[in-house]
Amino acid sequence: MLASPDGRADCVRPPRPTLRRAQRLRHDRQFREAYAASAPRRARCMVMFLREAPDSAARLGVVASRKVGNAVERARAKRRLREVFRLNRHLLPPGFRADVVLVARRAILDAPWPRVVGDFAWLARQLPAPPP
RNA sequence: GCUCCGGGCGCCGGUCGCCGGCGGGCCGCGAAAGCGGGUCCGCCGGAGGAAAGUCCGGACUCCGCAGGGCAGGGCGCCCGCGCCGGGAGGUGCGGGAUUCCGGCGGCAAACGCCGGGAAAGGAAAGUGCCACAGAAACCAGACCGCCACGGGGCCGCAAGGUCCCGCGGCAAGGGUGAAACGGCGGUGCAAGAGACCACCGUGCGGAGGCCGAGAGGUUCCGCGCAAGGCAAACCCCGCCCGGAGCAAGGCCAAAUAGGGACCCGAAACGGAGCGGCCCGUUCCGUCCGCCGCAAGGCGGGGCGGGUCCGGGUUGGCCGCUCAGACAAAUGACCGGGCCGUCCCGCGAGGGACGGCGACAGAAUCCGGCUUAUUCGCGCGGAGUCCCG
RNA sequence: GCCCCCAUCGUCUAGAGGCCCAGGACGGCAGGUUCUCAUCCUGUUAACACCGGUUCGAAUCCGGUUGGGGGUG
Repeated sequence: MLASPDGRADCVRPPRPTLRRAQRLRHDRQFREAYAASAPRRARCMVMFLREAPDSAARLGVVASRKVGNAVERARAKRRLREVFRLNRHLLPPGFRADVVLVARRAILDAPWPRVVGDFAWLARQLPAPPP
């Protein structure tokens, strides 16, 4: 496919890296199911939990407890987790359907951005491919 | 110039992404009207002075609302203006009154001037506390001390001096203390004392005098010098306040329940009004007495105290906002501008790095208080140093 | 979010305006007892979260910070 005459790049890009409300986990019950259903997968900046259920759709939930910092720092941690998931969702195994919960750790506040992306990629590589 | 304090102002444009609203296209559901936090496009809006702490107050909502009282909480000088509020009231600023502290003048008290502070009604309504020290700590009191008288010893020819004891007078001086019963000077006296006098201080009463808008100030007269402090001790006086809180609360759907057991006590062992508590009282039922053939009426009583167990509590919408979420929205990059540091250059200037800064993110809303904190510019005030 | 509560040696606590440079228990350290250890005895180590105010005097009363804890759909 050729690029459009006006040169706009989004015409050739596959699905745009958006992350709207419907693509996120929003209920306390969903988070509790994720904690109960999977072992934590730890990286330096974050901890990952998975939730496989009939309604799973590779959605994201983010968590930052009070141990991370004050309200400004918690908001920043959750913002970075959402951003790393939004821009790097293609690193997940193809056909991946489970919902993902990312828990922030305090190190995410001072880590350089490439380090956060590296953590997420490292976690994504260890995920098993979904059964066919 | 430096430091501190209090107000004020502060980046621009673009790309991608996020939240909300409005409009439109496609898609889904529906017979349709229409609905949709499905998706795409356009336009508009999108954190603070503290959004914080939750220390006060209000709006709003539900519970409650014959009446009275108790308990509990808040506030406490005056005037003007501003803000919040229906009001009561709260609060900021300015001015003033009172009082306290510091400095200067003054021998000192008082007083005057300058500066700063006050959670600022009442300590002659009552209760309580005031350790240690000190004789005595709140209405009395006498350790050292001062003085008179009586007796005795010693010295002396004597006048008298001195020491001890006794009985009295006094509270000036010493000493203690955070605080000791008006200050200072004089008269007076055996010694002393507001005992008396002058000047002052202070309290009460009066003239309800004079000045002031008022708090209050001030003059004169009379009486007085007791009546120390603590009310951020109980308390008294005056004014105000019912309780809980948007997770309030309302609607829809789903689920569960339509509660139970024991003890004391009793003529009777019911239910509701009723809020933290009490008095009192109302209605229905019940018990007792009287009237009545009866229906019913009148009067009265009582409905008390304590211990324990069980069931349900998950979603959506509204409340909700010109920010308006409900696992909670502001970031990344590019260009320009500004600031700081460094490097190159004689210079105009050029380049590199860092930053646009701190504290920190709305969660029902509004006002006040408190706390955290700053790169630059500008305003006002205070302090300090240098030069002229 | 809203509404409450608490803070004393390393730990658990006493204290209610002066008797408290804060007492007790467990612990730590030193010494004694014992052949050694334990027990026991003696001594010692150590605290009022912080900043102001009221008061002659504050762990205590009153404000304000800080740090913990709880309730509530």
